[in-house]
Amino acid sequence: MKKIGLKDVAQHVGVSVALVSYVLNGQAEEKQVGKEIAEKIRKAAVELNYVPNQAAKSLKTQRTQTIGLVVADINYRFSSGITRAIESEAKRKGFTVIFGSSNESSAKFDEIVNVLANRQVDGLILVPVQGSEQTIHKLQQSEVPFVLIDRNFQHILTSSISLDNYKAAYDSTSYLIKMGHKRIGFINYETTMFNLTERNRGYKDALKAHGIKPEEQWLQRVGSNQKSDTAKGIDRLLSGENKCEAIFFATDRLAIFGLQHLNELQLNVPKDISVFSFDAAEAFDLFYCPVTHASQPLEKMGKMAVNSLIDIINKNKVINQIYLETEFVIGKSCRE
Amino acid sequence: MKKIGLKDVAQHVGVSVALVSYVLNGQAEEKQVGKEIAEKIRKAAVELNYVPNQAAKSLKTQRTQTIGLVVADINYRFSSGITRAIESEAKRKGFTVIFGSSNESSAKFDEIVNVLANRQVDGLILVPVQGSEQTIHKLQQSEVPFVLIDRNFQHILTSSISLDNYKAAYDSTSYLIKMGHKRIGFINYETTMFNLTERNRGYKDALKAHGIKPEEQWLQRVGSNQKSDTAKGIDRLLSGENKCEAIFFATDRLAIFGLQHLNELQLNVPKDISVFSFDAAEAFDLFYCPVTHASQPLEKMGKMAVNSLIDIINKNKVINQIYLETEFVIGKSCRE
DNA sequence: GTGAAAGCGCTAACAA
DNA sequence: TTGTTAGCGCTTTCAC
Repeated sequence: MKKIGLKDVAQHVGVSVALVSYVLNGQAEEKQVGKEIAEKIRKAAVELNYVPNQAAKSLKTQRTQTIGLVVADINYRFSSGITRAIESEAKRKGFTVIFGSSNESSAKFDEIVNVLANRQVDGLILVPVQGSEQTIHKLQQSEVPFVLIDRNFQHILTSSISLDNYKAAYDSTSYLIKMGHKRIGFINYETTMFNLTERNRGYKDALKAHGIKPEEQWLQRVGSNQKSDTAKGIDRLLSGENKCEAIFFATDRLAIFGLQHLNELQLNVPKDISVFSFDAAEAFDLFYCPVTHASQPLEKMGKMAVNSLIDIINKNKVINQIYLETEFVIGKSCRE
Repeated sequence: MKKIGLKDVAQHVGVSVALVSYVLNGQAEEKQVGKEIAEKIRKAAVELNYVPNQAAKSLKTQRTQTIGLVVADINYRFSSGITRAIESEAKRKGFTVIFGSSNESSAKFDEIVNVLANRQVDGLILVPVQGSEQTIHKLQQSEVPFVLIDRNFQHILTSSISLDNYKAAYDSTSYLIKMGHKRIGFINYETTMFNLTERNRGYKDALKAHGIKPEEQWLQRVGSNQKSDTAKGIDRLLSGENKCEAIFFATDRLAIFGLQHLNELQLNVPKDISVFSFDAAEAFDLFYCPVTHASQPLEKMGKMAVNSLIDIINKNKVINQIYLETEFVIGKSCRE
């Protein structure tokens, strides 16, 4: 069964390829193609099972109908979730996604962005990493459309979709306070990334707003040695006379390390200690106690990122910064 | 900065496009291009930052350098793992991967395969689902290269990469027996898929080989209501006088449901019951006890699938059925 | 309303 | 050894 081309359809109907092209690209009206002819063409196309050759189309239009996606680490649940969401929305809009993972390295990030741009993607969706400002700047100079997702930079004006991290952390902390806790520890990464520092700010402000003085040692920072740093952080939170009675983890990965350590310490959640996580990991499924957490609207983020990007690709030049809210999933990990 | 094409490089060096094409496609020797010229061309290409236009290339060569991947359900850890492995190997070989998920539905599977084939992928890597024999047959008639992965059909001869499921189950069961267990329950899906039925066979044969008569009620089958069926299955295994002292889960998903239920029953692993899982899920991380399990060589499978497929694409017509072995990861979930 | 035809950037057969 | 050139299948301008 030979491959059907535009020409074959044209021949079949007895018209020129131009007409077929117009009709099949939804320009029938615009080009004032005869109604009947148009109908015939559409019918013939399905009958013959015509499938446009994307390569030829791309060659002519200079658009590849692909978008490049760079995530920070494919092992994050955020990454796989957002990838899925982006992929499905992209497909709906007739785009294919090709992607790469920077593993939180700015050098790798720069490399991948270049590779994808060279692959002549029509646009990029990026989760920038710490230290990637240069790459973003370069991108702004070039003509490649892109949007940032999950993270953005305070001092670079680009289209982006992210969370209102301040509010999410503020509300989460307030929830713990409402549950009767006063000494609330917060475990976050040691970082300058805006999205994470905003969580610190939200946490502290919530304490203050409720008349609690945030002790410096309540905020523990985790470096590159994630597992052991988290464990150490917890140990510190649980020592001394000002012992915390609740722990708020700034990410789901930190929560995993933390819960593992609590298991090791044989501490029961929520009996011995309350736990709140920013975002959930699949691994929570097997923890004996459902973990109360803030939940990121991945579907929505992915969808908005794709549509935002397509807008830019189509030259609707607006810088669009969107901040979404998290939802709360109440489990049983916070004692009342 | 305008886009550099073959022509630009040719002009820059002062030769024809043909030479540039030859050299940049590694045919310098073959076409006996002058050494010096070749060198000049290569140098100019990097200098000018030449990037070939994939669309034009595809249009001419009728190859898209993409492979289509269809997994059974993107939520399986197997799926994400194998996708990653395939993606990275494909990239190494200059291929892009586009993929879809059948959600274990043969109708969806058929649809996706068609969509991908129409996207003119050069070949397909498929995790077939129950009832997809027709689609596979159609594929065999067509000229589209493909390999099956993880699962295959006994009565259809195609290239495939899968596990030696019989041996893996046999060895796993033998391990439990060696740990001193006699009454070993097995929880598997209710299915006719070869890869899973082979696990039943391996389980039973191992018991027999060690002089244990496999009781019919030791093998519990889980239907579409996975969570509750698993729970019921476990309840049955743990009731009566012939109560099982160990449970072997045929997949990691079943193990998750099972461990959740054991949590609900407040049974301690391994004190009250030993547990062995076929493959591990990320969620195991937060179970209080490291789960002993058989581990699938995802990296290897993905890599082999890609290379096997590329072989077929390049017309090295051999049917290649590869069966890999699992490895064992010893945790603490089996009492000695 | 419709058709003819010029390329998009590349490969490869053929000519020189 | 190197250059010329005919398309690959499609979009789109321009002519009718």
